[in-house]
Amino acid sequence: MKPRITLKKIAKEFGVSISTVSKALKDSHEISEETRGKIKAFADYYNYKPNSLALQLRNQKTSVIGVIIPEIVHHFFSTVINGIEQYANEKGYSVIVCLSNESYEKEVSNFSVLTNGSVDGLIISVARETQENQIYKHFDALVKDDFPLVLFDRTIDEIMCDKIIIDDIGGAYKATNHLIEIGAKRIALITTQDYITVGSLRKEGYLKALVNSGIAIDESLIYKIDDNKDLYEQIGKVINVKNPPDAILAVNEIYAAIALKASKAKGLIVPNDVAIIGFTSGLISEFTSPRLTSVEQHGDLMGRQAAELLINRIESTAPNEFQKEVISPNLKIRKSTLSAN
Amino acid sequence: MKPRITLKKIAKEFGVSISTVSKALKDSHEISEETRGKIKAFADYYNYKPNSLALQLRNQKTSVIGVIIPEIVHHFFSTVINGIEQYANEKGYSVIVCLSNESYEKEVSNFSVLTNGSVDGLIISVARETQENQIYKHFDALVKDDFPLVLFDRTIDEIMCDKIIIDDIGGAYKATNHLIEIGAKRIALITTQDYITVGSLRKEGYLKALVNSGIAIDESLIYKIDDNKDLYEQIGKVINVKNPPDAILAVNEIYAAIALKASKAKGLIVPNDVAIIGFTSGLISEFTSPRLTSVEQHGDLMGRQAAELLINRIESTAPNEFQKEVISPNLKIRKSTLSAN
DNA sequence: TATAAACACGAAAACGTTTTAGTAATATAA
DNA sequence: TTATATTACTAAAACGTTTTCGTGTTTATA
Repeated sequence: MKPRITLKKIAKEFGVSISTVSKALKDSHEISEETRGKIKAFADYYNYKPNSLALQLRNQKTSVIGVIIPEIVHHFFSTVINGIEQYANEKGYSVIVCLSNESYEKEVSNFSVLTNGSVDGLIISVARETQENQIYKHFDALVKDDFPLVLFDRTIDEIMCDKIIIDDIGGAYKATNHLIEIGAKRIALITTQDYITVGSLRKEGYLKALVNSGIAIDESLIYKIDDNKDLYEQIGKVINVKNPPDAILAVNEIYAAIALKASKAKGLIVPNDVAIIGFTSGLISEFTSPRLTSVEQHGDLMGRQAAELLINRIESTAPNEFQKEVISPNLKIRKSTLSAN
Repeated sequence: MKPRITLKKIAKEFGVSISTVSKALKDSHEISEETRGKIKAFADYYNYKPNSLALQLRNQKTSVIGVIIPEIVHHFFSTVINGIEQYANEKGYSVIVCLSNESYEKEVSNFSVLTNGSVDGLIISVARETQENQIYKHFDALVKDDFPLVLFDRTIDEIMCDKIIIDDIGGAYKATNHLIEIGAKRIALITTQDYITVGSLRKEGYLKALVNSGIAIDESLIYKIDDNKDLYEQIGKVINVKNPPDAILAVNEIYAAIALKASKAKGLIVPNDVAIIGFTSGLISEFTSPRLTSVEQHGDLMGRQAAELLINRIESTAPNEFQKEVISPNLKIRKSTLSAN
């Protein structure tokens, strides 16, 4: 790559000082019309642009925000990134994305890459492994120094910072209620292992709705899936029993779609024999048949608000209270819970 | 945010020079064991990390690569990002992602944000609007200065730089041949407007396969979809005619899934009455019923190779020839093209 | 005892920019 | 004519780091 043109080189070209060039390019009245004109023409011709590293160093501000997410090939997370990027851009920030791949180690290494002054703040959804092992010490230094930090979706109570979450309890409650309303009696829950906070929160909403409607809780209808094992096999067990459930609430889109497949494979009619709802209203839910009723998580909105929280934190000088925002999911009712009549 | 600790502050603390601190932290033998020890302990306690902006400025290297893509909530692009990120990370680079949202203007503004010294190179898939209007002047300055640049998927012939594309002709050819082999006679093509290069290339492969098999080309079976209008309506017209096709090749997953829905809505059995293949083997194709046979584009691989090309370009001093790599897609055969027998 | 080597550290430049404070030279006002 | 503005610039610091080249002191060698 050809070396970029700098103020110094322009200055040398015209035998003036660097400050003269800097001022000329900023149309300062301190510089004569003549000098200004030739400097600007020259700079323009050579496509001069101020080196942003130098500016960032001088201004002690990068206008970049870092995002660490577990994975990107995932509808929810990509919508969140989308929302972050949109808002950040409006405010003049760029976004640097790092993936933890659900690994604690990778998350820690992302931390060290991003907290060396290259970003003004961080938006994070913590890795599964981090949640599982509950080791949060990599956050300590950041929190101690009041580093601008926003946790979203998969948050950690112990860490004092701005947070934004989805009302998972409410979403699951709404979904379960909907199933109860359309007449379901035996509602299965397909959820994650307990250490995934969103999984356990959704379970909580599910239980709450059952209790509320006076339906007895049947632990045998609650299935905890291990993402490292075969999903089809595990979820198949929900359906392939003597007395399958008449409704299923799955904590994500994939589980729901697989449950749907399994039901159809067994000859059950969805929604008549078994109604199904999944969390996350992504592309899958739109294209299964029947389409899946789902809990819309508004990832875009979440991203926007996360970015807003972060940028406010970055740009405010007064030490505000930490905020915890909650996004209410809503139920997108599609064919998988609409009885045929 | 609390100000970060710097060499200067440490130096002042111990009444030594900045260089002494720098050397001590690097375990230089020039510094006495005693001084080294206390400096390191102090730095450690205050969690000193070298400011990366300062390093980047000094080393004239950012170890960041910029990526500009049309959208991120899109399976193919998110797999590409994934691939880029994986490889970049292995090589010690970070990734900054910008979205053009298919807009020329946004693409140009992304250019100006990223080419001010904040990244060592750029990986780009051009916006639809840019392709449509064929205005490429924002690339000129980069190309002139030999700025490390890799174009992927949606590339531009006129621009001299490294490129990586999918063999779209070959993929469509393979897919069409597969349809012919399973007995299709009237194969419809659901494609994009002509200015989308990948769309027209896939059409080329489709035509080539027909010609090769001695099947007459029927222009009335070629549908060019406008993404700004209602997709269901436009694609519905493929199926809802007196004499619907007995096979469909769609240039993306969404078109294919919608065609599948339309076929089923009309009471046609897939694949018996109409076989369907889509490009992009994402989540949708896996969860429709029947599952969609699709042309796998290997986005991860593409991302990895794009990153590899770019990093080679960045790190090589000798001016190498520009490379054009081609990834061969393969056909993932699923139920939508398997006859019932 | 004179000289060389080893030790422990510091000064300063370089990366590229902005900005404050200053300085000549010229022009204006008293 | 003298004091004061105005004009058109420059010097230098600051952001934080690394690294080369000194330099003074101590220790070892001849």
